[in-house]
Formats: sequence, structure tokens, C-alpha cells
Amino acid sequence: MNQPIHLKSAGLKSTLPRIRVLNLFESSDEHHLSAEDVYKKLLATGDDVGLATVYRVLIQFEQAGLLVRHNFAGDKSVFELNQGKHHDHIVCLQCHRVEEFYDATIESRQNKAAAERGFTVQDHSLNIYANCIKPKCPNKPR
Amino acid sequence: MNQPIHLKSAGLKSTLPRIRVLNLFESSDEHHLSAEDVYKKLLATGDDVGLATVYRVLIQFEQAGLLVRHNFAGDKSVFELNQGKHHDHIVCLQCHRVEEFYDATIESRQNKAAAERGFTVQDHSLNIYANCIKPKCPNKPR
DNA sequence: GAATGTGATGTTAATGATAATCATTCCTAT
DNA sequence: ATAGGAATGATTATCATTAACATCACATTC
Repeated sequence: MNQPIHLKSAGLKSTLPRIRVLNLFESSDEHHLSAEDVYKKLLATGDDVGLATVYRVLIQFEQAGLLVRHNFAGDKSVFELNQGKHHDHIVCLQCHRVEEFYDATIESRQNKAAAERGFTVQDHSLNIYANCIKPKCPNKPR
Repeated sequence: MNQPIHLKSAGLKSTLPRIRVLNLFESSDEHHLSAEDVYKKLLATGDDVGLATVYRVLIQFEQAGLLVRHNFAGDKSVFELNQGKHHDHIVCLQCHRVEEFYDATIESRQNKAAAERGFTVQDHSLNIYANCIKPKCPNKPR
């Protein structure tokens, strides 16, 4: 009786694959995982889940508000637990490490810019691509 | 003798497909075009160019600094002429219309946020996903 | 201005990420 | 425990993009 609460209250039936995926996100130190990441990590721990199911569960979790999707470099999507507080991201081009930040001024000026032009903001994404300093950066494209 | 100047000075051999693609970007009212968009528009005008060539030319133009690539909704990339001045984008979720904006305060606060965390900014992208007002919005996913 | 070699092109096949299909299996309410 | 519908997994399909490779075009030399 770990996360079934979440699943139930999110309107999702409590199943083994869903519990496993949710557990993974809650226990992993890397908060940003792609479908492939999830699939491989579950394989590694013996908690096998089909790849198609991983994709489906991620979509369901996203729609249920449990996960948030990000499209960084363009090709593959990554997901992170939705902790309620919106934030933007800095992605290291070398090691792919992701750091989060929040700037209230940026947020408000975004909304202002959109409103001035007659747009109703639904969502927004701000990603900074950078190189992080040596000690922290293993310089390995994971 | 239209754009060959650009191509030459960009270190690119002046060829028919490249001239056609460049002309398209310079004459199109829609400034943001995907590879598929370019391919179809050239087909429509009879200026046939192979799809693979379109992809190659877009990459070359991007590397040469003639075009800038954006990854909006996640799946496909769109390109626009590089006019030198960086800007962010507001994308209408309904009609896919793209509007540009620039906010110096946002820019500086981004750099500040990255610097404070020990990152050397290489690039950044800020996209606002919104719905635009009726008169402007044909509400058609083009 | 024609030959020539390198680089560009187009067709087609391959790739990688993701979505759809469908038969089988698992929840949950009865 | 059982029935019924939703969830799963294996496989196949799809979509955007890239790779291969034989052919062809540009720019330069003669």
C-alpha cells in the first residue's frame, strides 16, 4: 500500500505495471526519465513491463497530472513527477544533467507578453542549454 | 542573381535546390516551415526538390547560420530565416500560428539564473503555448 | 568552351521514437 | 468465485528523419 492511493485518486486502476512505473519515479535520483529510461530501469530490476505499456502508462500519468512531460533536445520526451510547483530547466549539453529553477519575474513577463498579443496561455516551456562546470559535470552523455 | 550571394558567402555551393529552398523562406509569409512544409510548397510550385535533399539543405543552412531551428510541439522541427535578432515564440495550439516576441528582462534573468548555478549558456528556447483570439485564429490545425 | 573531379542530388531503404492492433490476462464490483 | 470491461504485452504500423549509393551538376583547369 504505497502509491495505490495516488493511482486511485487519480482515477487510475491500480495495476502492477503502473505501480512499478510510479515507484521508479519516486525512488530514482534522476528525476527526468524517458520512456526508454523507464523501460530499461525496470528491466534491470527484474520488474519487467512491456515497452508499449510504458508508453501508455506515461501518457496516462501525464493526463492524470501525476507526471509532467518535457521535450528537450527535440527527439525524445522525458517525464518527471509533478510536484505541483512549475519550474524551468537548465540542461547540460555535455552530461545531460538537468537542473531546475524558477523565476517569478520571468513567469509574469511571459504572461504579460502573451496577454498583450491577445493570447490565452495554456502552457509554456523555457529551457536553457548550457555547459555545467567541471566538478559537477562528468562530461559523459550518460 | 538573387541569393547566390548568401550561399557563397555562407560557404555553400550555389545549387538549384538550395536556391529554391532559400527563395521559399525569403518569399513565404509563414516564416516558420517544417521540412515537410518546404517539400510540399516546392512541389506545389513545380520547383521539385527531393525530400532527403530538403532535410540536408535545412541542416546545412542551420549550420551555416542562415536558418534557425525550433522544436515546438515535440515531433517535428521548424525553421525560420536567421535575421540576427533572437526572439521567443508564442504558438497557437489551435491554428499553429507562431508569433514572436522579445523581452530583455526575461533574457537577462535567464542568464543570471544560469550563471548563478555555474552554467555557461549556449542556447535557450522559450515557447508559450496558447490560444489566440478568434479574428486572428482560423482554428484550423493548418 | 570542353574535360574533370568533387561534392550535391534523388530514390529508396533504414532507423528511432512512438502509436495502434489484438488476443490474452488482470482488476473490481457483483 | 465470476463476469465484464479495462489493462497488458508482443507485434506491427506510422511518422519524422537519416543513411546508402548510384547518378548528376557546379566550379575549376586546360
